[in-house]
Amino acid sequence: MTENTLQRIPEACCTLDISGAEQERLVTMFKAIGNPIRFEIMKYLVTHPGCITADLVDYLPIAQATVSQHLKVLRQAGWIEGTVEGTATSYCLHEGNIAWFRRNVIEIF
Amino acid sequence: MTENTLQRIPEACCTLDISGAEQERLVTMFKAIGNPIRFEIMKYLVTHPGCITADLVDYLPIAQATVSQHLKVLRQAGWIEGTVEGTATSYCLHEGNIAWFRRNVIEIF
DNA sequence: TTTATATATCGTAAATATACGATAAAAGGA
DNA sequence: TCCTTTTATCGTATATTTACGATATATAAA
Repeated sequence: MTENTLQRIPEACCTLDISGAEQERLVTMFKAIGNPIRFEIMKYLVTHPGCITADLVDYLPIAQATVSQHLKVLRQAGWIEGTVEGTATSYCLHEGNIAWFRRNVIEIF
Repeated sequence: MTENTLQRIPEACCTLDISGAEQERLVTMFKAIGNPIRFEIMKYLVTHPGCITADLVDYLPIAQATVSQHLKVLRQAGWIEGTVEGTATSYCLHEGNIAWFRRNVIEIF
């Protein structure tokens, strides 16, 4: 049997070769960043690493409680890390998880 | 002024250097794929290019109307294309938009 | 100790997403 | 023409998300 006798399935433009817990984790990260406010928070953290919640409250057009809620979603999805410093909480991008995200997205797309 | 006199800002693990309509488009794509059912639809389309809605209805554990709704979200986000063929509609990944997504994600992450 | 500051969480209202059955629409076959 | 098939859309119920003000908590400052 030569190669030509095999059914030709056109190669896809991506593999999406992922499953189980890794797929769940990736979908959770997609969902978390798939919100305009949260994407803006991520952008702000790139240019203002270590900023505190109050900085984001000043920057964003929404209430403090809502900012805190969005930060929680990003934290639980693994995008960011919060460090309590006195009465404030300092936020940074979670480099390890972002690297994991990048590796996986590049691999499956 | 030497380099050492400059304020050292630690380089971020990603740039997220995107804005305006492109940012909106990317966030919409993130949101659409950030759903377990829709991610499964995308995976199915990789291995079953050109399949029809009925195939997905058989494959997924949800009603036909719901599948159709998810397909609409993926279509409107640009992930997939539908082609009417007789009474059926054949679906494929939207290669151009997926390539755009890949380019942008690689660029900003 | 009392007061001020920063933030997370609670309770809740409004908006959006997700699901379903029923039905409309469009094409093919009898 | 009438029936079947396939799919999109409608109407609607339920769940989730997003937003807010109020409040609890924890630390720092007075």
